[in-house]
Amino acid sequence: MSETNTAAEVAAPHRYTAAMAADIEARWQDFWDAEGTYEAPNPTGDLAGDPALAAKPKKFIMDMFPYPSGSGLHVGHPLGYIATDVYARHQRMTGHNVLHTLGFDAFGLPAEQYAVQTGTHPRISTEANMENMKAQLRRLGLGHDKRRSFATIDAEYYKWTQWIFLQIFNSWYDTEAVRARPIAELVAQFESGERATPDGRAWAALDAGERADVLGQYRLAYASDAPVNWSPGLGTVLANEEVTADGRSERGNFPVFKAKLRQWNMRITAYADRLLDDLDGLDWPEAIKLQQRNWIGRSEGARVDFPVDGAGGITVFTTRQDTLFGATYMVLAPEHDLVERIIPAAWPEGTHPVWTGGHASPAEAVTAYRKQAAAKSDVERQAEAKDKTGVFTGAYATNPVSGEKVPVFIADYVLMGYGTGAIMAVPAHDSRDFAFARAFELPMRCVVEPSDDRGTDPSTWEDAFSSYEAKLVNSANDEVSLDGLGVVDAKARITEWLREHGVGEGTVNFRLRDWLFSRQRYWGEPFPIVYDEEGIAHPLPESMLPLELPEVEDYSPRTFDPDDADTQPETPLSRNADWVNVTLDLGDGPKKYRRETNTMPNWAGSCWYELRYLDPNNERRLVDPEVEQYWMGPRDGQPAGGVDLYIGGAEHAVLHLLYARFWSKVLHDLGHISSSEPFHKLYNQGMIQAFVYRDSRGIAVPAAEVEERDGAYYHQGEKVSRVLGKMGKSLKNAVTPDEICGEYGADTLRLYEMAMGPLDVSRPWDTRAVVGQFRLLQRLWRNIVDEETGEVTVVDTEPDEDTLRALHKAIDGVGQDMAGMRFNTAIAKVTELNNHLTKAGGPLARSVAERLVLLVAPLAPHVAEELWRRLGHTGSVVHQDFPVADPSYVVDETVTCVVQVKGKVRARLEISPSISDEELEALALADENVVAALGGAGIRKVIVRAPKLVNIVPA
RNA sequence: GCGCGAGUGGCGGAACGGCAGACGCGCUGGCUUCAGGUGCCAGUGUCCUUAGGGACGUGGGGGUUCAAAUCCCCCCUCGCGCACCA
Repeated sequence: MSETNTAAEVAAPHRYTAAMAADIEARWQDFWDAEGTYEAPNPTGDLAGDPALAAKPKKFIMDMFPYPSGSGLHVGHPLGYIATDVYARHQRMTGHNVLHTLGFDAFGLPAEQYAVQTGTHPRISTEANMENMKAQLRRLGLGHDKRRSFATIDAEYYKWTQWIFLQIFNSWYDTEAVRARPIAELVAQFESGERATPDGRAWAALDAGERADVLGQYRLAYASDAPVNWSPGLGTVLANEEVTADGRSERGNFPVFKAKLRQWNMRITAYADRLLDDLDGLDWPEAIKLQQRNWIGRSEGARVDFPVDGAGGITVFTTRQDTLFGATYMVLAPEHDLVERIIPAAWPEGTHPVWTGGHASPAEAVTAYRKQAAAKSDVERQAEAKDKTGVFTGAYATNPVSGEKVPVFIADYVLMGYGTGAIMAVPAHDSRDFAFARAFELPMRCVVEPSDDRGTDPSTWEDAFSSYEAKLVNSANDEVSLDGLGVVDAKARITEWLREHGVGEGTVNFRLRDWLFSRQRYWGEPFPIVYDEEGIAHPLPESMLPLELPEVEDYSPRTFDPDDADTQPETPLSRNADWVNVTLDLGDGPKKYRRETNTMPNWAGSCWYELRYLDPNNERRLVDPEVEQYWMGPRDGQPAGGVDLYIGGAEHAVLHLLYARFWSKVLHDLGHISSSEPFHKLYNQGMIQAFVYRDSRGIAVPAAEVEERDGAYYHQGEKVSRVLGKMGKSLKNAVTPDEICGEYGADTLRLYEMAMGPLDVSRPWDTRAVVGQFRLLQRLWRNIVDEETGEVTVVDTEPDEDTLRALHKAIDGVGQDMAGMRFNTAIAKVTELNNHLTKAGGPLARSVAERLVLLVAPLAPHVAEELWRRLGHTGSVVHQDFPVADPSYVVDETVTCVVQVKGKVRARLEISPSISDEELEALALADENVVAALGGAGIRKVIVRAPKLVNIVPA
């Protein structure tokens, strides 16, 4: 401690100082650990406890668990943890059994990269980082049930991650029952003949490899050779969700290419409808729900078959089947399988020279275009989105409604991964088709009469007309006419016609693709899969779990030139022949197998951790059903069950939150859990921002060394610029919780972070302002403890009326604010009360002091415990009842009524809150200021809102 | 481009359609102290003032209403998300 503080302590030896806060906080943190204060009892099992507590209504309050990074925490990190802690404490004090804990999400790329850089094994560095973070977090006084904490890298934990993988691998989606079922039930259907095999042969006639292939079409976790996102610079494949809009890896910002590689996938698309529909029952921010809806991307439309001579047909997906009569050409994605089969040997007679791209034959043109398209990165594709490119295939298809022959093109504006990879082009009513048609001089036909004044000749238009607010025209054949119908009716009519003629049907298409689930990494969960000598994948039996990650010398990923798309991933585990090649007895005697050497993505561990918090030591099950039912089961208002409150950043909107929902649904379908959603209520906290100061070269300078003079900022005499940015080491503006705890104590830090503003809004950190909350605690302390003697100053008398009203109003407001997570206004109300008590002077009545302490307890638990103890109580304040307001004191005895004349305040009346409208009106009209303001004018109208307001409207 | 969300003192922010600026920082003045970058008290939206008050004021413009920061329309600015998804 500094000399100045020592002096202050001499002046007032029992003042609430940083030193005293440090002492109080350390003592109570030790007390809580020793007493297990925050341990929440389960209804059964090894964590069962106090039956009185377990009988209370439950609350499961969770944070998105942290990734243990090497640079430790800055003050922005614990914002959400403090918020859940305050909320959890308030819930405990209002009669709930609260489950609140925190684990670590510790597999993943950053740890591996850090390990490679420093030459430390990722387990060593990750565990050191976790210890460091735990120490930082412990100082904040977070009320976590430490028995329930774990890290995803613990073998006892990832044993169950692997177990879940096996559950998913060993199940299929029954679209009729609308749920996942064990794969054995599918095999039984094949065996009995209830379900036909793809080629119609009897199940018994298929060999092992064929059976594995068939089942692979159904399994919810399956390996496939589909095109995947390959990032050579990162050395691994990635899920769609991990690739940015401009075609780069979210982590590392490396280019990403499409490559056909055999990889593991999760059939999340089977759950598209349920993932979409069940959002309605969740208490989530609308913005996040919207992001998930967009990501899932459900589109209602139709599948339409366009026959092609000698090659069957092209099936397209469209949402505008009503414009089918306006389809004047078709486009296939360049890599579409059908292309080879439809191209003729030579260009048809009279082919427009623009269509051929100058090539001598369709085959040549297609080959050249494909090559050009494949060489383009997604970035280039984006940039050139407006300039449509493509080439004619030489083939024609037949429009099934008009019988017209339409040319078939390939163009990269049609994506293989969406719909059927083929479109019907309606240039008059789709702006992309319009642009392409313009470039290739293709015909356009108006089939929806524009509702604006552009006329019906598309050749004179500037863009397509795609509005729904219009009627169909030029859309009739011998059997059906859409003319005069609105878009919606036309869709229904033509869909019906297509279905009757067997050339199409109404269908739903999703943007969501299956989840690419394997990574070429060391630092992740190994797959519990082995391959036999024929290459058939076999799941390991549960008895062989966990399949532990082997200790290896070389755990570095194999990376490549980031721009070299012609590379192949290499898994670090594959270098370890001893581990890869094993002899196992999987039930039919010892045989040689080869292990899967990919690892799971780091999302795997966070997909189900909420469940393991419930029953972390269970060796026999993922979670005991009774325990899961108690904490997460469906109940009133929460039809799918789930965690009661989940706080974290909005950046996980479609990654973690979608994956976790998916796993929940699978586990629910298979009967392992009663909840079908993991998180009932989601809340996104804002970011704590910080000012970034840059010198004239644009280099960030240490924010702590910047001085402000006359609104300008200087670093070592040089003027620097200031902008609001993120907080972090690289921007030299990080403030650590340890610094603030050292300067003021954890309670002050907690109060400051909660007082900064609404929890869901981002706002700048201001170290200077922290002192305001320290002063609050100092005054609170001084109102109860004599700074000179250290004696408690409260007296056992009845508080006066005025104080009671201030107290009960605060109790009422603070309680409501806490329940609504409006911690900033809760603190303002506590401050107001405390200021009132300070001004009133004299010793506090004991009943007031005690309730004041209870009000503060969720926010500043250490000082509250200390004062509670000093007030003569023996136990902890944690499980005390939160004060309840007496309604008779919440309403003032007299209130100030505002009297307005024409909306402007002209008088104030002190009146009883129970005054009648008539009485108040008479009083207001008699007021001399009001009479003066009216100036003799008559009265047109009087609005009375007793007891708060009267507004007089003069004639 | 499309879709969300937000603009209130010097700053962070309060405000069921009903007294704009709660609470805090900062600032100003005073007290205490040998002293103080963490004590205490008071003041602090802007402008005018005859010192009673008055006028103006929530990004800009219009509207609804007795009454608008709040509701509606248009515009501006910023932030976020999606982006050739047929």
